[in-house]
Amino acid sequence: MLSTKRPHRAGAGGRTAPPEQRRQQLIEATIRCVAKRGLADTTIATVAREAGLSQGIINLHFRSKERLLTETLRYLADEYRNACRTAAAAAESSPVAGLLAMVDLDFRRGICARDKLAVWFAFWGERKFRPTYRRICAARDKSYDDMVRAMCTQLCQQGEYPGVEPALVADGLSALTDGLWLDLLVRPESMSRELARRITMSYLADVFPRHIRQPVASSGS
Amino acid sequence: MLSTKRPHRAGAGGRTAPPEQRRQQLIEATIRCVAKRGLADTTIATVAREAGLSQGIINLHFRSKERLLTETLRYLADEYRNACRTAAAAAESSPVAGLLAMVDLDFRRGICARDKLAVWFAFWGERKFRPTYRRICAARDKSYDDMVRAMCTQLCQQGEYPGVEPALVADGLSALTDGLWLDLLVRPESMSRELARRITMSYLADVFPRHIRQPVASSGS
Amino acid sequence: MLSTKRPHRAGAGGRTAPPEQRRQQLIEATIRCVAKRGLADTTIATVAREAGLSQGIINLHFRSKERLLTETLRYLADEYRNACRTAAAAAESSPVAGLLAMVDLDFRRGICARDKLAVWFAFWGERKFRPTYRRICAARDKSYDDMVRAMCTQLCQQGEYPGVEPALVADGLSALTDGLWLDLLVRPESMSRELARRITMSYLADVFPRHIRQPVASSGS
Amino acid sequence: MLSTKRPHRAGAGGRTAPPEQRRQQLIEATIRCVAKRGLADTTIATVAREAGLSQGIINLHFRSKERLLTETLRYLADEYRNACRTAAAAAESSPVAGLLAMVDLDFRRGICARDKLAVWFAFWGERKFRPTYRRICAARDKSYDDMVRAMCTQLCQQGEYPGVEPALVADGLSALTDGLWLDLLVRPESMSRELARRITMSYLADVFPRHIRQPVASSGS
DNA sequence: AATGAATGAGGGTTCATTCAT
DNA sequence: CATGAATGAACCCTCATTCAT
Repeated sequence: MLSTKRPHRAGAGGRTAPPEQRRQQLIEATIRCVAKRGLADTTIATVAREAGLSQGIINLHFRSKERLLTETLRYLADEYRNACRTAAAAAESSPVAGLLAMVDLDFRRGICARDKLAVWFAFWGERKFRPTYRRICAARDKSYDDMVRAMCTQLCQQGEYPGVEPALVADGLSALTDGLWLDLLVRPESMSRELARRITMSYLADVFPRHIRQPVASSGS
Repeated sequence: MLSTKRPHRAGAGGRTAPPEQRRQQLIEATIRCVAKRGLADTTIATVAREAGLSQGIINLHFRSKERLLTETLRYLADEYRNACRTAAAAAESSPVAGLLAMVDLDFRRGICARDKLAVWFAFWGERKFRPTYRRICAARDKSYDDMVRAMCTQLCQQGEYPGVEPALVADGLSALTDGLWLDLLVRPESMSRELARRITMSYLADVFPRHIRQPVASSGS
Repeated sequence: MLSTKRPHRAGAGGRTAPPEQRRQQLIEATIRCVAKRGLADTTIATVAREAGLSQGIINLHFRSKERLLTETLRYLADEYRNACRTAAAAAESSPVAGLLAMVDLDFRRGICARDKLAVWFAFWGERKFRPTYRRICAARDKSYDDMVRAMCTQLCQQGEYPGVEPALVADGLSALTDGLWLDLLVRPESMSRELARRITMSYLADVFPRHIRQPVASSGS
Repeated sequence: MLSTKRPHRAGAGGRTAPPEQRRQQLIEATIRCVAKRGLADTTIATVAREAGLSQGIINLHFRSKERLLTETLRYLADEYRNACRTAAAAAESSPVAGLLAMVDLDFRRGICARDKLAVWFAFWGERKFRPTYRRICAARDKSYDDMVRAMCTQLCQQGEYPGVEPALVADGLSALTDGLWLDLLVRPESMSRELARRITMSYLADVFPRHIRQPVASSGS
């Protein structure tokens, strides 16, 4: 009709918000929701409630629940890859600095927050069966692998580690990190980010003793 | 719920089998089903079809879908723990033999069959949110941890590895193994049981060089 | 129960009505449905169809079938108790007027409509076994009993009925009414509201001859 | 095969019993079961368990659950009608003796046992909707009505109750009895067989004062 | 005659999706 | 853009019935 349309009231929580902001808000609600109840118990209704919005909002902004989940996964993957890029910058000064930056990144608060880990593993459980998840995860993995492999290769090319196969080390480091993330998620009482970092550094020190020194226990142990 | 339930022509009263055998058959069908389609798409109907039986069979032998899943998880956990026990036997001759047996076990065909890995990770994704899953997984983990920790401690007690903290090594080994299992599941094109074993042995060789020798590449790489 | 639930083409997003109106509509559909087919054959599907709506509507507005039934029973009980209140008003002028008002009420078209009787007895059959039903029915009964007992007591207190025990009369009247309702329901060919009223009045006239006169047959018999 | 068939071991609880005895045993189990859990929660399994026999037994001896229920109802109806016959014998000496015998019967322990009342009302709730139930109940009712009506008619024919319509009294007595049964079932705390009998006798004394005397309170009240 | 494993139709419930407002 | 009532497919579960033993 001809009636004067009300202008959008901007601002969070308002009736109306810029689409991009709403999407972000919903993705964050999804992360909290999955972390709190698991993927199986995450419904459109619980996410909407978590976001303080109405049911219909999700199909409005994402076209389906599936898309919301996909976008959430992609958000985490992008975040991780962006963080990788700063490690890559460190690697330009030296491969060792790059490795240390990677380890730092992997156990930094923002990246391996419990909520995010929960989401990662929720998706990992389904990843084998959903091509879209698989693609996003594979891309993330590749960023990591390429980078770490390059660093290890460079370190080895300096000739001081004749017996070390860079690919093996990279795979090992990757697996170790994944395993430690899992521990952080499911056994928080016996694993901490600090401990995880020490274990990782210890591994690298074993492999590259001439470049990386064994860590010492921060407090007790 | 109240209803007297209309009579209807019912089933043909099928073949009969000992209950215990049926339960086993259904657990195996569940493993195949979860491995094939993921936990989210595993329904009572798909499991029954996989087993070649009717829908009702599951509620007959397990009391609910939830119980079927729980029993399936418990089955895998028990299988693993039983395998651990043979490794424990090996450990009696020497801690090194025990560690080698554990590594062998973890990447043996029967234990880390793709189907079973898929089921493990499907459950791991939910483990945080289901107390029953958590309990079963925790018991399995404890079996592993206790054993590996004991072996590492013994090795270190012989005094040859002054800088090594057994607990750290055990945690690292555990995490590494988990991470490699994950790779075996989600990236089968770049990870094999053989490669996983080499990576693990390489880790142990780094930590306990006086007892364990670096593996050599089986073929190329 | 775990499943992410496959997406599917869903409903046409039907007409909208105020929730309270929908609830009322569904309760009425339930009454018709129970009256038509009995409690045992009343399913969520039949009620929804009777209301001209979809299956899901019931779990949307009531949380379960059980709740729908409970609310339906409560609706009838409330209706009856409200009607009682008008009889109570009549009783203020005189206990006889109150008794007559109660009899009138009990066999008035709106209260003892066949549909409603059918529902009453359907629930009465289950009342012993469902605490919630029991509570609602007991509250309704109490309203009735308290009122009738008070009226009879007042009548007797005037001293003209030395041999009459008010409590006994009240219990008898209550039982008689229940029995007549039952007849109205299951033997409509030989019992009518009119006849039931005459039988009841005849009973009261026997007990309180000085206040209530024997009715005369309206037509033949 | 040719093997010597074991002879039937007779006796209750045995592996084998005369069919008629099994049927009786199952009907009794049904009564207990319905009384304990209501018709809605009475399943073939619960009845069989109550009887201490296996699931299949019911479809073996009755052809369906529906038949079991029908036979149970018929059993109760027959029992009642047989009891009526002894009242009929009493009526031969005098109609008053007959009426007293009927009242006695209706509130005798064996007839209005709580279990049986529960079953009666469970079926009454469904009676409108199941032709078979209706037929059985109607036959039982007719036995009662015919008899009571005849007695009242005879009493009135003696000319001492000019204002009394026998049919009305019979209907009233029938309704009162039904209503008291209902009270006995659902409000056992405030209704007893003794009280019910007094209320009924009081009713008859009001109607036929020249033949039946007002009862006096047995104990208190 | 008796058992109990097996069947499968039907019930209640959940929840992604649609759409009138 | 936003809401939330409405839909209906699919799920888990129950239970009368069948039949091999």
